[in-house]
Amino acid sequence: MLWVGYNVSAVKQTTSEPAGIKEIAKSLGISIGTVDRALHAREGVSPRTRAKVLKMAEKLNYKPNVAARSLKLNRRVRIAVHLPQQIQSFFDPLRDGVRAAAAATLGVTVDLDFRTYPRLGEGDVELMEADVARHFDGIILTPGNPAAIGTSLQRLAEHGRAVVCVASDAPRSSRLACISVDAFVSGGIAAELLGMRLPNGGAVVFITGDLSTLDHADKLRGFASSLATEAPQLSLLPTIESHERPKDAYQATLDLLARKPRPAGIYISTANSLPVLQALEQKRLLGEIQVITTDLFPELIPHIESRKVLATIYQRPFTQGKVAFETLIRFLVEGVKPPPSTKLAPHIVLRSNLGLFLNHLSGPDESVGAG
Amino acid sequence: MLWVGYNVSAVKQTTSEPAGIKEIAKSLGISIGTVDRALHAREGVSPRTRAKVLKMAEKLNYKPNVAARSLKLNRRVRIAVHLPQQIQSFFDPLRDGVRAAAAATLGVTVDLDFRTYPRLGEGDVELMEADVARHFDGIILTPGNPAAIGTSLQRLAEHGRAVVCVASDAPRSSRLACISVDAFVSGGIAAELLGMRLPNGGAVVFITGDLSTLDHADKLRGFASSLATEAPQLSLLPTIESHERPKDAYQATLDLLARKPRPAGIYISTANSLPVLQALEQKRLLGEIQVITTDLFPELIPHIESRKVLATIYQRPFTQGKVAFETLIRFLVEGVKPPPSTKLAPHIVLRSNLGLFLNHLSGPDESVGAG
DNA sequence: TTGAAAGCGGTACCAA
DNA sequence: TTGGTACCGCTTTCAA
Repeated sequence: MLWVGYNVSAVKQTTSEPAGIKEIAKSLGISIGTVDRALHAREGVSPRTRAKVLKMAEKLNYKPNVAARSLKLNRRVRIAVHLPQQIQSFFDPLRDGVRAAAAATLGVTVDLDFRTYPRLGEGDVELMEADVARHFDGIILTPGNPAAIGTSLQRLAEHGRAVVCVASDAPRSSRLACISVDAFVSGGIAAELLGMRLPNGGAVVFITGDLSTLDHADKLRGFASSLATEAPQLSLLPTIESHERPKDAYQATLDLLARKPRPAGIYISTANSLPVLQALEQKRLLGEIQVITTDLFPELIPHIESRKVLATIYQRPFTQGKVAFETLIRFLVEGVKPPPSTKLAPHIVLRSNLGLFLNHLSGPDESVGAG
Repeated sequence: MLWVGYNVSAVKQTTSEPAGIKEIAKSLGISIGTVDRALHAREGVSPRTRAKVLKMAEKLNYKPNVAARSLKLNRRVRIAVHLPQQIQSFFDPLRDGVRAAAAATLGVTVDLDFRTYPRLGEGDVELMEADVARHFDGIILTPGNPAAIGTSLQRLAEHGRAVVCVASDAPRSSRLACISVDAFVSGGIAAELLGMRLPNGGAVVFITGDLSTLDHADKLRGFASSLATEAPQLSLLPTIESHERPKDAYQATLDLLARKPRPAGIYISTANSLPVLQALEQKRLLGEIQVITTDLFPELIPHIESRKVLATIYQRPFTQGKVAFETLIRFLVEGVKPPPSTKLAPHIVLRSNLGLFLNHLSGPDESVGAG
């Protein structure tokens, strides 16, 4: 802390000029070749020399120059991105986030290889198996069914590939890291908002894709848990699984509305909310029943604007893609080990802040994505 | 779009083996120096040669090697960061965001120079004036009083420095960009939440620092505007200005509570919310009256956990710092002109998602900051 | 207007 | 076990 003048202070951030391999060599009176060998624990260096070099590197604040390294090694970092064709409103901006982060990368040539399979849990394993032989250093993917994909992930790891999961996790697999929205919290938010809006009680229902997907199960846990504490006046009806099929979701909703008690609130935990809204509209219950949806896409906008949908929980796909890429590239280039799991905070989109998220739907935009 | 197999598709990002400057030179029988000059439109190349080179570059799919470029240029960017000592709960994480983004920067050596002055509008101009002579390429700062700081900004611009405003704007100044939370929307969110919680109507009050600060005025506009449309059952009492003085805020709240009608809801639009909460507590009205606060700091946590505070509108200082840095470095290194104003979406912090934001208070954490 | 060549900071190979 | 050096692709200076 360096004080300048009377009440004006300054803090200098940089510890010191980051040194290079050359400075280390000179200050020890040895050659840069030896320094290189010592730093990388290659064979042919005496332990004493190695120790000296490491200490000096520390002292001089040595920082390898990634540009020089990747130039010499002519290293192009190849990153594969395996994502489903389906749910474009979510995965397209996620891809944009990856692209944007890659474009902002200096000093390393990045090759992105986007690969697509039909839908979560359908074709993903096949694609991975087919691609094990391809040349890439790391991969970003969304595991559909963790159980089914586990062996493939294992194989990738054995082949030395760094795996970053995005949007959903494959726990206890050999993945390097996972970037996702906190699903438990997402469910909790939905419950809290419904509780706020339904002070006089009633029944609520949880509609999801498939409870075998970790993300969906976590949302249910968060929803139920938060209902119990934040909104004890609300009771939870049996969960509906649509298996991400619009027709199933539509029919299941009609069935639901025919039964008693009719729910006072609905939380749809996947992007597959339109069929549910259609069923509600058909039964003239849209606006009557409080609805919380997930994610944001053009068809949802008028429903939020007209207050037929109370809120949507936005999972920030662009940011997820961006962070996933940044995490992976840092590991590949600098060897920085990321935290095993990075949980983003979902955005609660209401009518009043809806506008902030709309420009994002058409193209990549840092303003919402990064924040 | 290249289709592989039956229902497994692939998109390859790279078209073919990208050529370098050397290949272009050889295939045209000229020197690499000329090729470089042509590609970058530098002076001293005949238009004919330039055209030839550009065509060949296109044909051979020329892609510059970013590693070689950044190695040769060995860029060193100096960035000054001028922020107040005050309101540490906000500006410390903002600094952390800048640091984190700088640490993640590849291929460029970044020198950060953190400079501190006592408080917004007090010592900021002096510090800038004192630092005009220092050597730096760009600066990140929070303009306190835009009017007072205008001339200094002008001078900085004339000296060729890129200025990025963060947290608050200095409109019509020569700043390059501004990163801030959308204040109008923040106010709108507060109104919408209060409307959700107070369906039976009542009066609400807006407590702020100083309406001459653009940010505060915008929040009021957003609050009033959203009340009218989202919560017409609520009426708006006269605004209270605390001028960021805790004692004033405390006394003004006591006065408010003594008057009729007593407000059913309060929105505090600055971080200076504790005195208000204390006054409420003293009058045994905490929990009775719905309160929305701004920002997040340790003392606020128990109030949210105990539901005495309905929600807080978190302005994401870490992310603001991160985005400000990313914006500035992109401009300095790649010459990319940013949008003049980037509005981040504030986070709505409720009881159910509070936990996600807490780790952030102690130290830098990408998980919330980047998302 | 153009060519030739020196280096940026590492890595890797060959000689000592 | 070490030192010396060529080279990765590009930018830039100096000479032609």
